[in-house]
Amino acid sequence: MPRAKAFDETAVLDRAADLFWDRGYEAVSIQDLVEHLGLSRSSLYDTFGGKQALYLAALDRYRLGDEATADPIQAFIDVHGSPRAGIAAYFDAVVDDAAANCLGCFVVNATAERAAHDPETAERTRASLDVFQAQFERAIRLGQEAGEIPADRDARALGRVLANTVYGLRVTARVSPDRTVLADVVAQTMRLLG
Amino acid sequence: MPRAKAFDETAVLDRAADLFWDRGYEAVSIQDLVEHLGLSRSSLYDTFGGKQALYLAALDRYRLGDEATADPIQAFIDVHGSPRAGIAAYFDAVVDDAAANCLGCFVVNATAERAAHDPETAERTRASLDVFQAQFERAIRLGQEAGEIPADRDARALGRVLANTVYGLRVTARVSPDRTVLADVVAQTMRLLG
DNA sequence: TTTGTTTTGGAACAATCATTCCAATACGGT
DNA sequence: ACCGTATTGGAATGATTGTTCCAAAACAAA
Repeated sequence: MPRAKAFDETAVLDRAADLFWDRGYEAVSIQDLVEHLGLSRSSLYDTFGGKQALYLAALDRYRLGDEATADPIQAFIDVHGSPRAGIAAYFDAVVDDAAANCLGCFVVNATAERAAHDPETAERTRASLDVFQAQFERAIRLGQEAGEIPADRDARALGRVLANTVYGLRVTARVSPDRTVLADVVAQTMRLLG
Repeated sequence: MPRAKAFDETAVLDRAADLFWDRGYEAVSIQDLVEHLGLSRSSLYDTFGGKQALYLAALDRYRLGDEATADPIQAFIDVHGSPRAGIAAYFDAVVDDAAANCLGCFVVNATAERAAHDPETAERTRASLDVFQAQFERAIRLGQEAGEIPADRDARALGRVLANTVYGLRVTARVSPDRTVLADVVAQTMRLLG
């Protein structure tokens, strides 16, 4: 029987994601990873293959999330018992998060830094953005069915603009984590729901 | 009398901006710069100081623009003779540009990659985003004075949300330069103007 | 304890990094 | 033509890059 691994692979991916999230891809060296991940160079290469593969794995880990709930918007809808209130609460949570730590969003950062030149990153971030927009679209349809959002609105277009707003918030928050600015953006955007 | 420089400093900055814009800061090496800028290592260091200083200078050059018009939104308003139509035309231009070359925006990319860890970059991108938002705000006030936009709307909040939308568009366009997606976002955002 | 497989630490790799330096070159004024 | 200054190309710097490699250590089953 082989010797057991001395580290938790998913925990290492989480710490790698933290590092890449904070500094980006190019600015993180293998040496940085070895020091912050608590495993040796050999183990890193043997387990994950290399820097690029580790980055993609960390990105996937961040994308798919660690909890069972892969749909945070739906989670807020469930809590508040109303699609419209759930969307509003989700936006508030984004503002809170963005104002607290101005790291932005790993996917948004990965898109800005690497999507244009790394097809494998582009493929993943594109998928994430599509899923995100679809989650908003679904929430809006629920709101329309519940009579909280005018039924004649284009649910897909609304989903797109809501997702787009979150991307913008993540960028804005990186330079000015000012709650009033972010709150203004959210308040205006919510007006689109009728 | 000293010998005259054999290159145009602003032209070099433009080419440097192109390179940093396309690949970001870390992914561009001095060797890349020497090859694409057409000047030697010595001249580069003697004229600009170093990589970081050159990056900031290129960022400034991009920020302040080469034309006299530092306010593109105002320029579109002038052309169309209407604030509202000018804003709409500016958004269309952003969509066209984003769909054509998915480079995103240099300032947005710089924000995502470096603002969190380089105060000098953060200072500049923050200033750019503030100016951008103020330009939108001014255009909206003009629209309110012209009776094209309801006067009871919060012009500053509208300016913030419009600027935020553009940042989002720049991110979205990097992974899916799909005109219909971008056009949906713009159409919905324009509804905010009343 | 012995065996077998695997992880592990650390050395070694060539390549590239940003930066410095210097001799040679090229130009403007005389 | 000459000189003085500034630019230029290219070599050299030491540090760091991502990756490979190997002997030694560590664990699970016998």
